[in-house]
Order: sequence, then C-alpha cells, then structure tokens
Amino acid sequence: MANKLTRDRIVDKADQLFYEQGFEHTSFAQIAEALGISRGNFYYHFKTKDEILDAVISHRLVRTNSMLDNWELEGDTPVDRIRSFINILVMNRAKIKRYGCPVGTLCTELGKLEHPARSHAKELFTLFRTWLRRQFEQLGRSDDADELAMHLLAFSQGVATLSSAFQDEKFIHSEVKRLDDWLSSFATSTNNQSEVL
Amino acid sequence: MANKLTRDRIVDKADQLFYEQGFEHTSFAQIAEALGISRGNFYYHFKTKDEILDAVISHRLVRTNSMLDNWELEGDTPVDRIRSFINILVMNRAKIKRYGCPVGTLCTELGKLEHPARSHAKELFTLFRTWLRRQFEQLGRSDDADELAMHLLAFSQGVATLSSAFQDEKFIHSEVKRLDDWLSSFATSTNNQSEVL
DNA sequence: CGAAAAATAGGACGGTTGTCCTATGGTGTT
DNA sequence: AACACCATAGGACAACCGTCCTATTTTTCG
Repeated sequence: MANKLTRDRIVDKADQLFYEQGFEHTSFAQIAEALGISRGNFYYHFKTKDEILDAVISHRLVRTNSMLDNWELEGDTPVDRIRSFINILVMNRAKIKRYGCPVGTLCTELGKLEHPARSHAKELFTLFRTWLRRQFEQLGRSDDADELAMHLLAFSQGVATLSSAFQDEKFIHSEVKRLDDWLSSFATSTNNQSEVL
Repeated sequence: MANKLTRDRIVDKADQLFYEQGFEHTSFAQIAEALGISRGNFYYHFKTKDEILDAVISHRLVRTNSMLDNWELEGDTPVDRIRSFINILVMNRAKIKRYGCPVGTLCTELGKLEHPARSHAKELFTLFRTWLRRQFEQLGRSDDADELAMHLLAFSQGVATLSSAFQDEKFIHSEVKRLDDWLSSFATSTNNQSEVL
C-alpha cells in the first residue's frame, strides 16, 4: 500500500485542472503529463474519467467539511463564522478572478453535460447551505434561516461570476464590504433588519 | 443571396446548443445533424468553430441590445425598466433552472478555455451593466449607479447559478420578490435607502 | 437557354480522446 | 532464492473532433 501517494497526487492534480480548465477540457494525458506518470499507470488507479471526477468531488467534500468544522470551533459568534465564509471570496480572489467559483462552475458544467455526477457535485453546495443555515438559526432566525443561507450563497456566486467575467478583483472587495455591513446588522439588532436585499 | 436562411439557421441552432450543452461539448456534426444539412455545407458558411462562436455572440449582442432599447421605450419609469430586467429571471425560469444564465455560463466557459472570444462575450455583460447604470442614474443615483448596476447583475447571476444547481424554480420566485421589494424602496424614497445588501 | 456563381453533399485527413491490453520493473514475504 | 503482487510503462484501439477538399446540385442572371 506504499503507493497511496500516486493516487492522491492524481486526485490533487485533477482537482486543480478541472477547476482551472473545466472537466471536459481536461484530458487523461494532460493530468498524466503534468504528474510525470504514464497513462498506463493512470489507468491502473482510475478506470474511467468519471471515477476521477467522483474522487475529486469526494475529496472536495471532505476538505470542505473539515474547513466548516474548524470555523465552527474557531468562530466565537455565528456572525464571526459567517464572516469566515464571506472571507473565502477575499482569500481566493486571485483564483476566483481567473476561474470563478470552484463549486459553481463545476455544477454548471456538469449540468450542461447532463453528467451523472451532477448531484454529487451539488452536495458541495448543500454542505455550505446547511452550515450557513445553522449559523443563522443560532442567530435566532430559525424562520428564514434557509432563505438567508441561500441568499448569501447566491450572492457569493454572483460576485465570483462577475469578477471573473470582468477580470475585476476590486469588485470582490467592494461587494464583500457590503456583505460585512449587512452582517453587522445581525449582530447589533437581535431579530429585525431582514428586509435588506 | 437567397441563402441567408441557412446561415441564420446555423447561428440559431448553434446559439441554442452552445447554451444548452456548452460551447466545447457542441460539435460541428451535431449542429449540422440537428439542421439536416451536411458538414460540407456547414463548412461553406463557417470555416472554423470560432467563427460560429463569434457569429453567435454578435447575434446575441444585437438581440439583447434591441431588447434593452424596447424596454427603454416601454417602461414609464426607471424602476419599471429595471423591473423588466429582473423579470428575465421569471420569464426564463424553466431554461435557467436547466442551463443557468446564457451570458454567465458562456463567459465562465470561455474563461476556462482561455478562448480569444472571451472578451467578446463579456460585452454581453457590459451591455446590461451600462443599461442598468443609466437607469439608476435616472433615479438620481449618479454617485453609485455603476455599483448598483453591478450589484444587481451579480445577484441575478447568483440566483441563476443556484436555481440551476438545486434544480429549484421556487428559489427564483422568492429571490425575485426580494429584489422587487428592494426596488420599491427606490421608487418611494428619492435618494436614501442604499445600505441594503 | 446557357454560363457563371452560389449552395450543398459527402468523404478524407491528421490529431486527440477515453479506454484497454500486455509487458516490465520493483518490493516484500516465506 | 523463488514467488506473488503491486506499480508503472508504453503502445494499440475505435471513435470522434475540427478542418479541408472535390464533386454535384441548385440558383441567378445576361
């Protein structure tokens, strides 16, 4: 079992290339060449391209899950934790500007391909959705927690898409600031201030 | 020149298939077959795939431009006109749920492919952006008209992405309602109410 | 009508794709 | 040392891709 390394390296590189170039536009040969391994070796670890995709998505799910768990341990208040989520946009702004959101663009592509792994990829969104909903619930917004979660998720997607289309990082900053202000209204007032866009 | 028809039919079908399946995943043969013409005939009208893409984008630009012009003639107030824009989401909800936003998904795909037509496709966004900005300026919001335009554009993108990922039309409706409420605040108060998300 | 031009058909090409097969190198166990 | 097994290499495969070429049909127009 000494070769767990190669398999992991394949998943990592595929993850990266699927993000940067898209799933369909990334070929077996390309991943193999980028890793310096042969396609034959590649086939030993993954029989089909869909298998790699599944592995990549599963890997992302695990990684995302642990990230969210950490935020839940670190953040003192729900508002702090939600701010961690928003901060993804700032932290990854360079990549988002070039390739958009990893989750959104993958789901969109798989949707157009009518790919079976589509629903698997959707779970990535569900992970964020559920986590955000829990934070809003802890803010005493049980009634519309899911709506707020989806709203925040949607807005993040839009910011990613547009900053990528316009090749604009500053737009990320200005919209994140807007979000931060919006979030602050949850911290001060315990229950109202919900009419905002 | 009697054959303008075939060329137009090619552009129409390519437009549709690029939207539904993505640019890369749509092949020459597929378009030809869908139209019942031969690939040879196809080649007579378009030498390369990129030529078709350019024609499709140009066609979309013309169509979008005239749509916006009409809205400017029909809508009584800037708020009415902006509402027309938001209504795209509702009108096209079935397709958006399945394939996402035509503009956003195309820009995202071309970006990942580093395709030269990327900036051409971006003009579609610019068209909406400029038009929306003008509406907000007419609302007396010259200072942040562009910011508001981008904000609205981003949010529409997010709604399209998520409704597609979750296969959820109801989400479109609820978020459009939210937007409508937000817009109403511009109609009543002439200048304030800008802190909203 | 007849010639020129436009439009269409259908196949050939080199390249790439995902997939699969077989052979070889390495590593550990008895 | 002998063997089994994991890992890797490298090539073969049919299918499809975008592109290109050459005939044939259809239309246009003097």
